[in-house]
Amino acid sequence: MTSSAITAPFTTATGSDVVVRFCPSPTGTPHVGLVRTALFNWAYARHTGGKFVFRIEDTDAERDSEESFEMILEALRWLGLNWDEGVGVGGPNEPYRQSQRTDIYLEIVEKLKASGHLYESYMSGEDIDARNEAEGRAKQLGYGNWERDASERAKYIKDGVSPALRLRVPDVDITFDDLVRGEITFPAGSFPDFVVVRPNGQPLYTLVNPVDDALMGITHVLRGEDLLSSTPRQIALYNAMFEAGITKFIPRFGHLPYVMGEGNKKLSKRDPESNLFHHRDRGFIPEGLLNYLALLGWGISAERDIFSLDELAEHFDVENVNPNPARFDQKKADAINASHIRLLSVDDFAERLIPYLQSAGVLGHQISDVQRATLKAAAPLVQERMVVLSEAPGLLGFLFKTADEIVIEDDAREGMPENVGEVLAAAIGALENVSDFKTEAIQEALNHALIEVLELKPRFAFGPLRTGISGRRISPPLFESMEILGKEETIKRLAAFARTV
RNA sequence: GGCCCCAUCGUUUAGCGGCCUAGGACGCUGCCCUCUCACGGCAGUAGCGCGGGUUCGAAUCCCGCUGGGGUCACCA
Repeated sequence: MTSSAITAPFTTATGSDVVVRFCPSPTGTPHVGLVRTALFNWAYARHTGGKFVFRIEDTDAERDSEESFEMILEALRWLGLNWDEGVGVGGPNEPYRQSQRTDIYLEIVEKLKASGHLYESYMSGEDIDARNEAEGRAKQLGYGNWERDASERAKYIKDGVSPALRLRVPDVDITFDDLVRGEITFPAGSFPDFVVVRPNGQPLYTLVNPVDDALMGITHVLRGEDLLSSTPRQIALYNAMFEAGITKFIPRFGHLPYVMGEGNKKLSKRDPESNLFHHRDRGFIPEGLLNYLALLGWGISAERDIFSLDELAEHFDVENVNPNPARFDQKKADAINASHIRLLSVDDFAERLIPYLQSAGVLGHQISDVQRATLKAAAPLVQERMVVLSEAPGLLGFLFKTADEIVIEDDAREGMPENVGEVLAAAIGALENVSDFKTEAIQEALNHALIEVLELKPRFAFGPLRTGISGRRISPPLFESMEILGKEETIKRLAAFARTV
């Protein structure tokens, strides 16, 4: 029995009855827009006490790749977005990869055929174009639902050609209450009966996505706004499933705004900023990236924008998501990340620097006790100086080198005082007399020798020393750095630098 | 082109009829702090797209316009 209206009810699930899902297609590298969708779904599930399902939509053998699948898993794990049911953790609706669910779809298709919601369609693209032209219909209108009528359909049946399957769409206005945008109505006739199964029997996204959502009991569909216009189609399919006894309700939909790039364009996959791993490589920590991404469309309060994942979960509600598209602003993202870096405990911060120091070759695969001690001593000196962790090798590299490995960078030679040789000699002389080589004593000795005796301005007094021990114009605090290097090494470096000026 | 969505400082966001002389954050500018760079502190800069209504009163509600975006596949 096929009705001519939408009779299926929308879900009224709230609280712990909420079931959301994240269902990416494994194509390419994870995009920040995709991450934000995952984040909001996760946050909504955690906020309501509901369930977060993770499913993979790999029904396009042409474009899907195992490599991309692995990257999505790695991304979610790195970000700490855990799921309750789905790929890797199992659950009552296995399997969670659509490529393994073909039998399930075939069964649903049979039911929908039996209930009269699906019909065979033999018209090819060329047939449709030709018919539109013959009838003077605009080509953009596409399919004209001609084959709903069996006698019409008969005209297009060709020997040896299998039919596609189309959904018979009710000829009524379709209205739903979008969680972020409010009531939206698509007038009857906005779209034609659409194909849900290819002639070769392969079910398409148009079928498989709502079918899985229905079978898995998804109550709230939070997804990108690019899918907004396909929502009435899905509601039509839900209605068919309802009438065929496959499901009990239609989920609620919430369409999340785009993440934009430069200009007025969606952040393109080609844009490096769109690539999650690009940000990780630059030294974003998950806390920072997630916080920033949440800010694209949502805010925790009027006066605050730094918050943790737990706080996000506590306060997040889809209904407060702003419907307008937001531009990805790298500077703001950096600032948020920097704030989170400062929030880390020193030990945690130090640990997180290691991979960046290793990939830059500052540290090897094996880390010695001495290196670990140096890192521990140096971490607090730079924690407030970093925006992204990839700055670590540049900032800390000199602490893990020997005097002869120090390269004096060009810009570090600039701004030296006339008497740089004298300054270095005085500094060396002063340091040699420091018996307890600690920050305070070092500072005292150098202050006396350079500021008081030589009457130098601080920047002329300490600039050369900074360049000498680090080779750079910018470094962690000088005296602390000297303490970490030790007396002998410090003097060796200053002497070596003195020979080059 | 049809249909749909969107519209507050440069960016992001607060605002859900009077609390708005429109708030915060990032950015930018200046100052303070200072051994570099940062952190931090202080101050400043800058916005309701336009036009009609409704109302005693509109950034907030309604309509239109303009502008932007999306979508119209046997991709997802």
